[in-house]
Amino acid sequence: MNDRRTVFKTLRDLSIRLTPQRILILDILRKGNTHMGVEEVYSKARTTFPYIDIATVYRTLNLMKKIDVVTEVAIGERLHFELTHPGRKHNHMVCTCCGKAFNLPPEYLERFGEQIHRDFSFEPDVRNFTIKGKCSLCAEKSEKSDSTYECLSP
Amino acid sequence: MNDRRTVFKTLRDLSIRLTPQRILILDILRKGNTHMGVEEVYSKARTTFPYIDIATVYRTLNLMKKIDVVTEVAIGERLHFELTHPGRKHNHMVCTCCGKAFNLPPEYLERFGEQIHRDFSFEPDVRNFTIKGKCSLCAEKSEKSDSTYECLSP
DNA sequence: TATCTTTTTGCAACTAATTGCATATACTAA
DNA sequence: TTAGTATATGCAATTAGTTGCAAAAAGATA
Repeated sequence: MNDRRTVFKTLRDLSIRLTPQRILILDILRKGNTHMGVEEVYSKARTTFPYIDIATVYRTLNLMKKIDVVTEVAIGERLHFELTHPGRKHNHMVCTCCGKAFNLPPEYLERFGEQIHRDFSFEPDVRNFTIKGKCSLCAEKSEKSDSTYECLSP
Repeated sequence: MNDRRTVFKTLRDLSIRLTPQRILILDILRKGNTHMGVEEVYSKARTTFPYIDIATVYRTLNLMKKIDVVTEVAIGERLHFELTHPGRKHNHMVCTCCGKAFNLPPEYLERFGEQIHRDFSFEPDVRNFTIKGKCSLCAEKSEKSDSTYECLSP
């Protein structure tokens, strides 16, 4: 689980201080219930904490990412974050055309990572891996020259 | 091959203009013979073309990446590029501790990409994928608490 | 509770990379 | 070879994200 209590304990165990800013940011992600853009987190945070700085938001999110409390998702060159749910870990596939993100079960990258480790003794960190590509709908549209096809990166 | 002539033909076929700046940047990458940082390309370019702008360097490299003439390698948050050699394609594994880049035979990510495509109809673009992680030397050092162990991202 | 130490914050300055725009130039066709 | 047009360049401004630093605050200890 990733409820408040568990996360607080994780932070305390690592001597990471529980500041109101950090608690707020984590609560926002928890409520959001899916990946959120940094700007979105920032503006939501300011409604309850007007003097919070964007630097604090970035620092908090990067810190939480390092200790695996949040997961980063790169959507169209902009960073997004979501709470890491230990039992429901997954990676993301992001369509470079429509920008949509799809969940990828963790086994795919785990297996890949194990191969790399076995063959090269290189230890990949696949936790925050985001796979870029084209989703099935956009691929289909572009093949059929569907008039509703529009690509963010043409 | 990726000699001047072949690349020029590729560009002409795509109606991409052969400007002295573009030719120079590609020649620098060809001479470099491995991945180079943008700043390195820029400063080398300026010795023969003093008025070239860094924006032109970025624009050229991104354009060449899009048409697969160069490959991007993300080394420690800074972008590096190298000429794509059609017969010797590979991905990169970059150590987040020592910053070194290692070549990865293309089969690994190709296989991974095929699985994704088969199971989700998502078409990943793995050409410019860079795998972050810890190389065997750094992993060994950190386990043994070797005094020469230093990590760029501790 | 009061005091102390260490971490964190807000602010401002900075960095790598991108973009808008007017001018310059590569290519096309006559 | 020249004129015409679409594209590319240089410059300046902008953006997303990071960092240094003094002041503020969290947590430990007495």
